Amino acid sequence: MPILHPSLRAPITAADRVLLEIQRAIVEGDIVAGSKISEPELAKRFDLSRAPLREALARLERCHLIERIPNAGARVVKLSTQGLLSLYQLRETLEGMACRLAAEHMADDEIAELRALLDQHLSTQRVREGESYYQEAGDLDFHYRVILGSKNEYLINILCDELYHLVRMYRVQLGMNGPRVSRAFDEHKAILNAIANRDGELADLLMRRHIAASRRNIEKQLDQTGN
Amino acid sequence: MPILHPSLRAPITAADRVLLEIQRAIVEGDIVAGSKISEPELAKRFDLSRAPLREALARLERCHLIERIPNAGARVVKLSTQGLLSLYQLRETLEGMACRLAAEHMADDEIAELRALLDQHLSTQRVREGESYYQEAGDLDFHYRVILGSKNEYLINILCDELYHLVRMYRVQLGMNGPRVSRAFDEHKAILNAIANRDGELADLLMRRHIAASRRNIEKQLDQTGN
DNA sequence: AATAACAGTATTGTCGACAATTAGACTAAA
DNA sequence: TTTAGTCTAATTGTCGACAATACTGTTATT
Repeated sequence: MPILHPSLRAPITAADRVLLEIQRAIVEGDIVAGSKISEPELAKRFDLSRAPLREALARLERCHLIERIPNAGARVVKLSTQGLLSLYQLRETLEGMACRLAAEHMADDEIAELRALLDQHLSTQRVREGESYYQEAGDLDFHYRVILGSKNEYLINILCDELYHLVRMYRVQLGMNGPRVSRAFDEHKAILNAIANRDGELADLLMRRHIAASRRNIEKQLDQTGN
Repeated sequence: MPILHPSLRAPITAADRVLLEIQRAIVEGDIVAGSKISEPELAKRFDLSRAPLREALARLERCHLIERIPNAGARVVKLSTQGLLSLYQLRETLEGMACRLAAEHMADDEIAELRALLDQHLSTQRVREGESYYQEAGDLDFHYRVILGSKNEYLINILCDELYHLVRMYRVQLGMNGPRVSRAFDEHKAILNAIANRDGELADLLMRRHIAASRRNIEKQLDQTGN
């Protein structure tokens, strides 16, 4: 049972609903990266007026999925090697920090739950190698809980609300499903142990390495598919 | 002559203008921290309709100056010791990172400009001890340039757009004008030297210390004024 | 007296239309 | 041919009104 962060609350308003739909569409590439966004077109497509749509666009800009220029319109963000590098560079620092804080602030039962989660993933993962979806979800769930464990509201907001979907977009559109799965599990386990031992410094280090490895993995994919 | 970041472009639309006004009002305490925000009232007060006002509110939420609850309304953020701690904790990590990257990526002439800026501040500062405004501005300008020097778009966005005004709000409303001025100058100088020497690790460390000192200074003020 | 249901009021969410601005096509001059 | 300018069309920004939801004070019931 996943923990609920405010950002994942049930969609209340029409703007909430359309936000989720457009978010998914952009992340999955259904709305092509780099393409222009037409407010009238989207309004017709999702059958609502421009008011809630613009509200949704404002939030999409907030999580870096679109870029808006006053009086000119919005474009879906374009994926680039530079952007990927900057994003993962930042993640290394931020999630490392989150890990260190988690080692200091997570309650014992939270750590126990996290361990249970990992075990469950490991067992569920009589790894049909193909099904990268669940691996992806499991990976994100682990990171998610560690971040929440930091208990720093601003840090949580940045990682879970602002950067989360962009990270997913890079992963999905670059076809992240390499053979890094089992190794990632080991790394998660090591990080968990560091947190359980209240060794923030080590947890920080391990998380940085973990993300750096993940970044190199994606970069490799990126090279293969053709720069 | 200050460098222009996208976030500081001239206000084009009515939403931009009212955003700046409300932002200032909140930061300066003109709109009291923790108070409720009434859309009709603000719309009347600034003489525009609710559409651009809501656009402005969306951006205010983005920089953590207000908190919105669906169907219930928005409140100005409440200042708290916990919030201050979380904010400065994050700044330590992020600006440390920015410093390290700046040491790697800043062009030589950018560094020269930064040095000129510091010298100018030092001379302009035949320190009328009272005028904390210019000291404040100078301090922010220095940090600002270092952050831009990191060349990491996401990092820049977070520090300059999302956290900047909240930091100012804490400083202003807690009356930051202590006797830390001259020491801050020395610290800036040391940081600059580390950057000029391309010593990212040292620059990181010094910036972290600098911000930690700044945080302790504010906390002291906070204790005196009454928890 | 305390609590629960209810009505009335005020606020937020959404809509359709209009105004302001920009992008693109076309024309005219160098 | 290129460039500058203009005009048209489309898009974004803004407005006022309506619908849906949440708050408040009252009433009724236990």
